[in-house]
Amino acid sequence: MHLFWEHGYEATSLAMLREAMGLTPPQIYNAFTDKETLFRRALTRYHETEIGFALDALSAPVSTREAIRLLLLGAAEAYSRPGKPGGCLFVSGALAASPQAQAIADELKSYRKASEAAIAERLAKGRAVGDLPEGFSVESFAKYIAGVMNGMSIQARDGASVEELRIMAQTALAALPPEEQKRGA
Amino acid sequence: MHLFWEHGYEATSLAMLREAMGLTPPQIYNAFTDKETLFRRALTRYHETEIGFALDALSAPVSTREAIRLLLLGAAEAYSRPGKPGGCLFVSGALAASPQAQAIADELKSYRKASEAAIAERLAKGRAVGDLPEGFSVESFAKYIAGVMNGMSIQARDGASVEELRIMAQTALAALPPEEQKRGA
DNA sequence: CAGGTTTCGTATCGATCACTATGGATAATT
DNA sequence: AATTATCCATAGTGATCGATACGAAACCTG
Repeated sequence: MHLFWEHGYEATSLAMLREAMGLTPPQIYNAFTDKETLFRRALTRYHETEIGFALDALSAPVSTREAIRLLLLGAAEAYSRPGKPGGCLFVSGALAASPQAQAIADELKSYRKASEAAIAERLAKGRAVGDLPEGFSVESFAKYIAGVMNGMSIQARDGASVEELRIMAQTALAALPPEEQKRGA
Repeated sequence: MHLFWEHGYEATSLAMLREAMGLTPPQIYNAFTDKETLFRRALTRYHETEIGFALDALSAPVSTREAIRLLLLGAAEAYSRPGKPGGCLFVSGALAASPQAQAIADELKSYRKASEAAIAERLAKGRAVGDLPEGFSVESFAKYIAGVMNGMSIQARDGASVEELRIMAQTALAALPPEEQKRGA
């Protein structure tokens, strides 16, 4: 997973994987069928072990603004963990790919789209309970937040520290409309 | 340039380049020495022909806020030009790379760092003339703006339209502190 | 302890990578 | 017009890619 995270799908050779896992080629193929399946397993593992912060933030019983804040700060931390490759595997894994690896690139794109959709869902919920103003576009803002997270991923890859990413998250948060008073309260 | 832009440095094979340029391998090597040099030429050409908007925006005789607005809107347009690959070559070219191509990845990283530095320079100029409040951190905000542009590049690659990117740009701009009255005026 | 089976690592597969040597066609010179 | 020189595409170089055939070693059974 770390190799794919660091070098991307195509640039990670079986020789590197073999050495890292201490397995012989037949053992790898016996366990994972082929390189593509192994990568998908790595994606699943990454999803389960590295980015729980996202689901946590979006499902936390807090205001919409606070949920987005938790999401961005969680990303700042997750994208700059010591001993781990910088950024997000879903971004670094195959942003550009050869025609042969188009399926992999599309899969990663669908992960990113799913993240954006999850953000949009949380924003829609927020608008439903009056956390957000009337004219607020859920889709547009979700695209902004998802885009900022993608940008943080690249900044992390370029060496940004967790503090720098947190500041970027806080800055991005300033674009959110101010918390509204609930009319009923 | 388009091939590198679309598929990245390593995933673009000489066979693809040969077909696209209508040249034989020796002609390519006679003209460009090797693949790495050809890629660097493509980077230079990209810089000259595709992202003039950035220098234009940062050197325009307008307020700092307006300059950043022009920068982000220019990116929205440049990252989604019809008939061109989505996003920015400096991001897509080699976000992740094999150990052999580390030099290329580093070169692209330095391009991104240079962009961020250019933004920081413009912000510093803005603060010097009183466009920005006292406590404003030039470096942090430059990292935010550069990060947002990188994020726009990925959103563009994921199929975002120019309108969607413009909205993202406008949203990002809301994080900028409001234009200050010049004390002397 | 012998025989049969299964497991597993080495050595290699064909394909493709970036890259180049060489033979043939063309052009220039005597 | 004959000969030499120059160019240039084809064909192939070693290396590495993902993936596997095969022989040796180990193990369980009788």
